[in-house]
Formats: sequence, structure tokens, C-alpha cells
Amino acid sequence: MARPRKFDETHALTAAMETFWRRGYEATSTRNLSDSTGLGQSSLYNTFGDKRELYLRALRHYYETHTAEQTALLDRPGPAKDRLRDLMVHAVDTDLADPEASGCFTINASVEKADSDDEVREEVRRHFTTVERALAETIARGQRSGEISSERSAGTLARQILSTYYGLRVLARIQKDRDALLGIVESTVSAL
Amino acid sequence: MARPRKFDETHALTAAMETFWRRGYEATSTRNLSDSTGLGQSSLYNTFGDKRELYLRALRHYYETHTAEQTALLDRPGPAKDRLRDLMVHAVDTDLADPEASGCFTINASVEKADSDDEVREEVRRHFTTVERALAETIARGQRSGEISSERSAGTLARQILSTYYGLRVLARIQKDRDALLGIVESTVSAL
DNA sequence: CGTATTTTGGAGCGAGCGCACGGAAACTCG
DNA sequence: CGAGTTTCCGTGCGCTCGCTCCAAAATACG
Repeated sequence: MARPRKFDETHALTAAMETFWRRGYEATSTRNLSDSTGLGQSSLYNTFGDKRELYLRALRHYYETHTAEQTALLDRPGPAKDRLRDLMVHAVDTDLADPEASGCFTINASVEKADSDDEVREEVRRHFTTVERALAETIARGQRSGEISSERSAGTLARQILSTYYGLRVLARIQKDRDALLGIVESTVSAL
Repeated sequence: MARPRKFDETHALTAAMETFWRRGYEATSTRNLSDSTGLGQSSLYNTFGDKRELYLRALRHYYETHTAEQTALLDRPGPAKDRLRDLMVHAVDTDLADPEASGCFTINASVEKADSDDEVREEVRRHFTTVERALAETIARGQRSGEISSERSAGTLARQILSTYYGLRVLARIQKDRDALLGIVESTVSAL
């Protein structure tokens, strides 16, 4: 009934997400987005709305892919501590392997835009809450099996791990010594 | 021998620091800096060089004031765990009391600009290293007094606390529940 | 095949960006 | 008090920003 699109929306969204992730919101121009997605300006605006809306879409796309990948690591079978260690070691290796050192998009968004944009803040909160809940479930499972002490509540421990985990991802931006980062992971896991 | 300045350089630098801290590098325009410092554009450029140099000056000024304040909290007398708790509780209360929710300038800089600017990265590294070293000294003191187990090295524990501490400051941008944040602090301190 | 509908690419809009410049102003010192 | 020096303020340059618009292109349908 009309001229068909010659691009795949998900591919374009993924490209835009990577650009925002790597460069941040303010440092990314609509020309940058046009280049990385391969779409013309008019196609970008026609498909995704303005720059801010595309950023929100990108953040939600990150949730569905990368945040989901993180919780998937926790949901796998096996000892709870192994699952927690996997999550953190995976983050360390991902961050160190990235030549652009983009870190975690959620954290980046939380630092750059969550203060000034309510919708970004709510989206970031959703990411944080999802990871925290997955951590709490994993820890509760470890407590039921006796692997983890029940002295502190699963909720408190989950928030503690979440905090260490996010701190780790901030540190990994500067500290490239893998052994030092893995030392943090081991120390954290073994303290449970 | 010439016309004297009618502004105080440190005051201007403090104002510029607060603006960069609150808004980030990219979102801050030279007009914003002119407004917040009260200096005209030419005075700004004459005194501090260009925008990037002023940002670096602002980051160094943060080191001399706020990073120094953090390590000062650790250097005070008293039980090591109390010092560590003070540091983190102070950060929580500072972050929650700030209506702008600016967080920690060092972390903000590390997320927004450390990847793309070598000098920013080195400056951020200096902040991280200073806090880590102060943490290690405090922990070593606690280990000598028997207050903290010597099972893990002071260096490893310092990095673990650093990680949790920075994660806490990221979480505090979204999570405004003081009790939840203090729960993380207590759980972290008591696990030592 | 003609018409309606949507997408595409590119030119370009007003605004704001970082930064530079030049003359007036405010001091010190001979 | 005049000469020399530095700071101050306003203007504006060249550029890029986010975004819009329009005609050409590509399909579906009668």
C-alpha cells in the first residue's frame, strides 16, 4: 500500500543504542545516529520520533537484551555463589574486552540523564530493580540450601551485591588490572 | 601595574566546578559557565583557557576539596569500622540532601569523559587511587588492632569497600530510601 | 496502468555552540 | 598626571546542533 522500508527497525535501534551507549546522550548528534544506523534524518525522525525518544527506546532495548542477559546468568542452575560470581566475572571480562570502555549503559544513563529526565530515571530504576530482584532470588535460594548465611535478609544482601557490582563496573572504567577486579569479586562472594 | 581583577579566582573555579558537576561536561555551555561564575567570556578564557581546561581545573579542585574531605573522614581517630561507616553514611546523607542529585563528580567524570580524554582519565585515576589508599590504611590499622580479620589483604578489602562505596553513590541517584542505603553500609561494615 | 500512500535522501532552517576580538575601563608607576 | 598594562564587556564569527520540509522513489490496490 506504500513504499516499504529498506531497513530493519531492530537493527537500526541496536546501532543507535550502541552509539548512545558509547558516546552518551549529549555527545551524540543526530548526524552520528544517522551515520551509525544508516538511516537518513527523515527516516530516523519518522520512525523513532526525536532524539530523546530514540534514547529512551535505546535504553529500553538495552533492558531487553543486556539487562536480561545479566539476570539470565543468575537464573541458571547451580550453587548461588557461583551464579553471583559468574555475573560479576562476566561484567569484568566484558568491560575489559571493550576497546571503547563503554561500561554499563544503565549506569551511564543514571549518571548523565536520570537527574534531569523523569522518564529516564524511571527506566533506570526499572533496570536497577530487576537486577536487585534477581539477586535477591538467587541469594534466597542460597540461603534455603544453607550455602549462604541467613543472618542478613536476602533483600539487604541483594542490595549490597548490587552496590558492589555497580561499583565494580565504575572501577573497571579506570582500573584495567583484571586480577585486582577479580579479587574484589572473590572477596565479595566469599564474605557471604 | 595594571587593572586588577574584580573576582576571586577560587570562587569562580568553585562555581564552575559546581556547574560541571551538576550538568556534566557536554550539557554545560560556556554561557552557563559565564553565568554561574559571574565572569564574562573573555575573562573566563583569559583566566582558565578553554572549556576543557576549565573542566580539568574543576576536577582538580574537586580533588582538593571533596576527595580530600573523604579521606579526612578516614584519617580521624577511632575504630576503623566506625571510620568506614562514617565515610559511607556521609556520602548517603550528602547525596540524599542534594536536590540536584549531582552525586560524585569523580564518578560522573569517569562515566562521561574518562574514555575519550586521557587527562581526565588520569585525573580520575588519581582520585580513585587516593581514596583506595586511604581505605587500605584504615583497614590495615583495623587489622593491626584485631578489629578486622587479616584473612584477606588490606589492599583487597580496600578495593572491595571502594567498589561498594562507588556503587552506593550510583544507587543513591535512583534509590532515595535512606534505610535501604544504610542497610548496605551496615551489611558491608559488619562483613569485615 | 493510474492513483494513493509511505519512505527516502538531501537541502536547509533558526538557534545555540565554543571561542576570538577590539575598544573602554581600571589600575600601577614614573 | 600621562604612559603602560591588564581586565572587562559586548559583539559576532564560523560552525554544528536538533529538527523540518519537499520532491523523487517505491510499493499496494482498484
